[in-house]
Amino acid sequence: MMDEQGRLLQSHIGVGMGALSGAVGMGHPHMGPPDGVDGGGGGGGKQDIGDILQQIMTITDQSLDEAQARKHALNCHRMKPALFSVLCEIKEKTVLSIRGAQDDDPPDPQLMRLDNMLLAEGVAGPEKGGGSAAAAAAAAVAGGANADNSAEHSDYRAKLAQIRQIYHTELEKYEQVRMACNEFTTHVMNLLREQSRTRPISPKEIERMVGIIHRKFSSIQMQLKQSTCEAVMILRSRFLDARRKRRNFSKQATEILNEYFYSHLSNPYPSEEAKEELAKKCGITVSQVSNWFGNKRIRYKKNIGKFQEEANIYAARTAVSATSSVHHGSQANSPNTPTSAGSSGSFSMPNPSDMFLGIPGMNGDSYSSSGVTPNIQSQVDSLRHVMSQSSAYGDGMAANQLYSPPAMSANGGWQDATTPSSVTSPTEGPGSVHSDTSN
DNA sequence: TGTAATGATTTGCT
DNA sequence: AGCAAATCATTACA
Repeated sequence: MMDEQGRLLQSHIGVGMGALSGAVGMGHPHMGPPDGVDGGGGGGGKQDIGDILQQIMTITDQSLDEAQARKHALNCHRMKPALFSVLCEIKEKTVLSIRGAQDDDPPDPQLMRLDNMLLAEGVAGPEKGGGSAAAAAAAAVAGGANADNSAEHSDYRAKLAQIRQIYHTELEKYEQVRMACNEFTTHVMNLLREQSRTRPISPKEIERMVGIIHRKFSSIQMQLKQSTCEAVMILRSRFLDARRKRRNFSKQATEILNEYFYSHLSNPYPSEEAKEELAKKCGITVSQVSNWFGNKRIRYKKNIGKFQEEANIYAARTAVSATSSVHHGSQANSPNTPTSAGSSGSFSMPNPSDMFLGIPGMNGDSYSSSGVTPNIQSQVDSLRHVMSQSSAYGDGMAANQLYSPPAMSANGGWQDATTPSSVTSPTEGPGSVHSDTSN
């Protein structure tokens, strides 16, 4: 160990002394290369260096006064500059190499990412341009939604501006900190230069130290940018989360959707075209239509009893429109087949006893087996048909009591979805095809 | 103000 | 990809 250090030292002495020989005055500028190191004394130089090293090594064992005196003596030693250079080199090659790897990260990709994001979000960069970019992003996100999102836009913009302002004030503060940082760096540099007179501190090391200080300070900037980015992300997620800006559909839109649902109760799965048609009519998106049907199906199935009244209303409505336009009906408002299409389906239910809530005398337990469903269905259909006929002139309440939900299979889903016509109701007349195209 | 209704999202399945 | 089911978050209403 010591031996190795010694060899290293020896090998560097030549370089150092060669480089500094002129300054030290121990050699001539034109002096011959390595062998001139030893000067006239030959082995005397080595002895000299050995003495110096010995003094350095033992300096910590001495008292403070002694050490001060020794330090002064060493400082004035004619070999000092050369030795200083060598020690610096050794330090470079040992200490610095250990942590040299972490030093080279000049562009800092993370900081660049943050900068890019802040620029894209309109927090950093030009005052108004950024805002428009953010607004454009917001508009793109809002999609084809209603015009009333302008209020939310301004809300978003206001909050973004708030973040922007905070960011800029913080950035200003950071600038002040950076000034202080420069001042501090100057102090450190001066101090190190001062110390370099007695310690092996090379300019390179000073430079490195300055770099460390700057990195420490720029980490503050990084934190500022990071927290700003987080704030923007939170704002965005709040703004983008549709659940937070949910608006109930218009009454008309709900009616259109309900009409379709109850007139296709046997198979309430609108095709892509039907969804588009419904979306256009309701002024909502196709996915909103899908959502609506998904919610409706699951909620209807969960609690059919609750939806009976609604089902009756819409079933009656479609029946009325059907009779008024197609049927010869003697009474224009006769709810002739209130659930023509709806009851014809094979809508399955988890609890069969709920199926016949509106049918007096029907006991769900008797029909709980899925195997008899078609049979039940025809019974229900005929029953419903007869009863609806008999109550054709009654009020809405009568219709409510008579409504019969479609049958559901034991597995809890709409069965036979692809062939709704296979389970035809006695008065399928207007049917699903009609509703599909007319509405 | 509590609760039901409702639109949207997430998760898991096929 | 489309759906069912569970869940979330907001709105409407008594």
